[in-house]
Amino acid sequence: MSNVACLATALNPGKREQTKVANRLAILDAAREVFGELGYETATVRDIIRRTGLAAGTFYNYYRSKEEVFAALADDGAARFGPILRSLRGQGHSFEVFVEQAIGAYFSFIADEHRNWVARRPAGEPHLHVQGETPEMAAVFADIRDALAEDIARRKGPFADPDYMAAACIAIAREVGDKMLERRPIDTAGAAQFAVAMILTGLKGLPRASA
Amino acid sequence: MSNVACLATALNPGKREQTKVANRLAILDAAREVFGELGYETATVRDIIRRTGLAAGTFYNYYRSKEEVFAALADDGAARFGPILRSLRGQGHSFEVFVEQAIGAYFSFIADEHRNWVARRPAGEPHLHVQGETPEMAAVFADIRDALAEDIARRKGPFADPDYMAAACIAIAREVGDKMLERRPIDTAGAAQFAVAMILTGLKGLPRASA
Amino acid sequence: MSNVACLATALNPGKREQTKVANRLAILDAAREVFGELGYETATVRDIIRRTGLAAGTFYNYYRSKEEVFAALADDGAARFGPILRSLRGQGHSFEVFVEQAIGAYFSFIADEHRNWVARRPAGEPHLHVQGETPEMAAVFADIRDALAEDIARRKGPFADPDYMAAACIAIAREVGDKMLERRPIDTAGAAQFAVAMILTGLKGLPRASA
Amino acid sequence: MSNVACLATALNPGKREQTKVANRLAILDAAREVFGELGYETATVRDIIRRTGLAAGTFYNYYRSKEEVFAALADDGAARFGPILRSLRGQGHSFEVFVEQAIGAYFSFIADEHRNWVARRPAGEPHLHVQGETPEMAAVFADIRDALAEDIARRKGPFADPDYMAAACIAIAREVGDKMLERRPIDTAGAAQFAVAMILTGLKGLPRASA
DNA sequence: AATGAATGAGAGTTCATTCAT
DNA sequence: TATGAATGAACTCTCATTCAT
Repeated sequence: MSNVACLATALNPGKREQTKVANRLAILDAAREVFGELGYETATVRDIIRRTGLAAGTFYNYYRSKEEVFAALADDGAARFGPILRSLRGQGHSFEVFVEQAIGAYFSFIADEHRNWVARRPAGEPHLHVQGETPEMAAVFADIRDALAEDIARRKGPFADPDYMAAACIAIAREVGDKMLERRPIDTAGAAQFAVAMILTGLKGLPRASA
Repeated sequence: MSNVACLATALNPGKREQTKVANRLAILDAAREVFGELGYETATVRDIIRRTGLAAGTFYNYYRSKEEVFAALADDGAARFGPILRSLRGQGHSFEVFVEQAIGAYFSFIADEHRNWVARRPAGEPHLHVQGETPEMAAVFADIRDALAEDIARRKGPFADPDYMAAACIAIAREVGDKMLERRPIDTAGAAQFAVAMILTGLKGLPRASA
Repeated sequence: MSNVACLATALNPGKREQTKVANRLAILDAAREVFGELGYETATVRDIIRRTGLAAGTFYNYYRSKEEVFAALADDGAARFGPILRSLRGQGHSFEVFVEQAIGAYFSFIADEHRNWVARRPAGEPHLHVQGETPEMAAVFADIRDALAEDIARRKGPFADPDYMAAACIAIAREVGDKMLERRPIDTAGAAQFAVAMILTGLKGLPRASA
Repeated sequence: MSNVACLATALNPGKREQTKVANRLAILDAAREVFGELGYETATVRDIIRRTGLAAGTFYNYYRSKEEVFAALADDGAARFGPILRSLRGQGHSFEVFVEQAIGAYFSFIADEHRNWVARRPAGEPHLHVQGETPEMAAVFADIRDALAEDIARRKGPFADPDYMAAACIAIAREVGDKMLERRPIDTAGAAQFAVAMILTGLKGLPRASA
């Protein structure tokens, strides 16, 4: 903390709480960027700290490791997306409608995330190799995957191996989602339409397990 | 080297050559394991060396970096799989048949790889986090991906966005392939049947671009 | 940091600052010794670290490389000697007087450096091969060299090849300086008298370029 | 040794000795180049071996270390230059004549060395930073230095401190010699004339020790 | 005597994490 | 609670040297 900032803190003692959430947010923001650019494995705690502007030790007052920040980020995504998904699942729609809405919600979420994340970045900084997936996206994706898998397993339809089915559906959702993010403008509706059609028709073509 | 020995060298391998080959293999094997367990990013040259039992410097007599071992492993996969794929593509089959055969070949390859890689491991060692994909598999997968993408782009069918189509197809192949490897016994035929059905029917369900 | 402590920081050094300065000095001292004993090429960063007693990583908190410590040392010498030299040059003296004063200043500087450097060393350590020239001396020497060369080139006297002249003068200064340091007691006045006489008379004996 | 060379050796057994001197020469040549380009400290045994084309182990059949090759090279220079210097010293010339001839011989020797060393290099190879002094030159220089010092000490003239005098003389010889090598064409006569004049007149200007 | 792969010490450097301030 | 320097383990890579062939 510079002496100037230090003096300021001395004068406005009530700001403590603000600083705490501000620091937490700064770390989270920095981590999101770093993970997005470098990928989880390549990213280091130091990278995050550096972008934060905070002292090295401060990081450890909030999170104990890279894993923990990642988890916090993921939780955030899940926290924002969870309710949407839950309301979808509680409506008793047919499988078709559920898939349609879930995919739609997922694509909207990641498009949003992506936009915000890119937009928040100060212009002029190069950031050559944006890898592009934030922990939030990953977490939401995992949610969708679980929901799909569960739904597939639950509906004792005439379908084939539910494990494979879930794997195939989520694979489509993820890959098409990634491709979607690479294009300008980002067309969530088109991508969703594609993915849903491919999933639903694909599933119909599968040999019936019972047959 | 005495002249006698020198002449002999021309005629038979000699112990030097043997250990050279053995070391190269040891490094490659160790690398395959390490990459499979830790993943490319997490793995370090030292991890490979350690598992090898060789001296640190010895590694660098064979490969200059982690990248290079990885490439060697990938090249090996490509070298073994490339001919198969090329012969498939040269036969002028319909898209359906091509997909069927390519997926089949891919699944067989990774099943084989996986079996060998797992089997070669001395029993009793724990190896906590098996990530499971060797560079060979990754390379072969990339081959399949390119072939599929090219084939889709080439056939000016009534299909939708070729980029999305390719992405979806390879996603299915990869994910179902991974799931397949997790099961005992490994059922390549069943997995292939599933993936092919899902891909081909899925594609049929897509909105015609021209319509 | 508490706000009280924070305010305090602004007013007095604090222990942190102290150890920082101490470490910087320790590194610089160790580097000076190592360079003096081993020479720049032979010296390694690790040699410096070892003599310092600090942890390996600590070095890199202060300097990024061997080059950088060397530069810091040289800058220090230049910073201390530069003003002296500049004042000499600004006084419009005759060449003779300039040479006399420059050589005198150079000899005094290196004698001082040498004394301090040797004196600071704990008795009993062997230090087999003392090479003897610190980066400071080298930097100051370079300064003198430039000043001499420039002065010689500027004064369009009847002198011979200015490049050779400058080379010869600095050669004398350096070698006689080195010899001087090897003797006890160190007699800067005598050495300077010798060098100046040799230079000035030697130059007079040169064939006139114009004649 | 390639099998071809190996077979050749098998057929011409008498060539053993030739190979031995050839290898020795190859090592010496390579070392001269490497020392000249990289400098003694920076040069590594590996650098020499690499340029040699020989196997690593072969080097150690001839020399035990970098120091030893260096010494061999220096000995070679001394062996070639020694007789010249000795004949000079045996002729009972005056000090002036001795200096003149010694400097002349030294300059001729290093010019020759330099020429050969540069000329022997295959055109097209870049070799950016030629440092330029071979061990031979260094050794010959040391010879000259010793002769000068001894001569100065022996002639109990009216001269000042013989140690300083020798140091100053050899300093002039070395530096002017180096400068000479940097110019095209290399003018040994001119450089020698300069150095001799500077030395002899410079010495005359020194305060008499006896006075 | 020549070979060249193996060796392992040791160089430079980065990192996660601690802890006195 | 924030700070940021200190720490030392770990990493990549090079080197001189040995020794089985």
